[in-house]
Amino acid sequence: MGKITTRTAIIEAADRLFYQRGFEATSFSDIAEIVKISRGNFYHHFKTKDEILDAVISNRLVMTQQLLHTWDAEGATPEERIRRFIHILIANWDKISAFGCPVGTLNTELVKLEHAEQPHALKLFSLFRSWLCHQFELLGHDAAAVELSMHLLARTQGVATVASAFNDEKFVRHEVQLMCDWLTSFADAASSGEKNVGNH
Amino acid sequence: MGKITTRTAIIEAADRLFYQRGFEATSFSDIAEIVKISRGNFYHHFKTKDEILDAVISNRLVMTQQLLHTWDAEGATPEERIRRFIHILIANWDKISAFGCPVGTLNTELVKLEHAEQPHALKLFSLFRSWLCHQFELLGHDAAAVELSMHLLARTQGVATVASAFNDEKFVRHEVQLMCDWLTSFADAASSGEKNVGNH
DNA sequence: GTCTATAGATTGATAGAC
DNA sequence: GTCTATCAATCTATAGAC
Repeated sequence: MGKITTRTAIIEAADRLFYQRGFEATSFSDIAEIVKISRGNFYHHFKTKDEILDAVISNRLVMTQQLLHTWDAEGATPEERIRRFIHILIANWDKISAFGCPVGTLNTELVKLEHAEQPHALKLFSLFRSWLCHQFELLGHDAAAVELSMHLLARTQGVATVASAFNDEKFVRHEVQLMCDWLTSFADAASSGEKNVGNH
Repeated sequence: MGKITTRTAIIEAADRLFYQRGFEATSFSDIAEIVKISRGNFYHHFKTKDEILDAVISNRLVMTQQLLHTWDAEGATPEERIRRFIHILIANWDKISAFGCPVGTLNTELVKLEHAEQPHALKLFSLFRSWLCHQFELLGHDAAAVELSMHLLARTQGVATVASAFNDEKFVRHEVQLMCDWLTSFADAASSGEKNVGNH
């Protein structure tokens, strides 16, 4: 696991380029230049470009699951864990400002292209959603957990898109604060038995 | 104005395809097929593909301004006008579900490509932001008007991204309801002199 | 103003030597 | 497993006839 082979090197280079330039805008030449192999050598490891995309997504799914496990291990409370999620916007701001959210932008591109791999890429979103959903359930919001996780997913996506377009870090910090405040009012409501499913 | 020339036909076809497939993924052949001209004929009207993009963005800016004027004319109150903005998500759901938000997805793509036209495309966002800002000022929220318009911009962007990825119309309707409720609580607070700049 | 023909580069993909 | 050589298609862009 994690062994450095040509195959994994291709996947990692493709992962980076698909994120930074987009899937369509990335060519075999671009990847070959990074991995230092010839273009012809690709086809020993992958039959088509789509197969590389498939491997990249699968790899991202594994990495994402590892990330979520880390958050599970390090976050003491569900509130703290969700806060961790919200704070990716700040922690990864350098990348997000330049290339947007890796999950959101990939899905958007594949939806537009009606690409067969879009359902696969959607699983990245679903992973976060399921994890968030579980955290909200732990906060005692069983009924609204799905809506709440979708809501938070959308909030973070929107902030990434708008902040990246305007290149506005101050806005990100402000919105992260708003989401954390919202979360706190939420966790408090949970511990006091109050209901707060509506607006935020 | 609005005269049907080859030039305007190219712009309209390019506009549609840049939205539906993305800028990079659209070729001259694709546009030529719609406009029914030869590929060589493009260069009588535009020197480069980037010039077509520039013309498309300029055209979108004009159309957007017209849309905002319509909302100004038809909406009796700032609250009603903002509601109009929020409801594009439902009104244009067919397109948004298939291709995302035309403003957000174009900006995201051009940011990734570090394209020289990105600042031009950003003006589309700025148009909506300025207009929203003005509406919030009319609601008596002078100090927070910029933050509020950016916040609403991000909310709608996030909903478009996530709903398009999941192809979930129900989620859109739910989030539109939440945003409208938030707006109402806002307008009420304004008329009763209360402050509500924080969380939503 | 529109066309055909074509340049020159690049694309994804293949074949076969080593 | 990696290479070179190459294919056919496509790309943006140009030149020049009509």
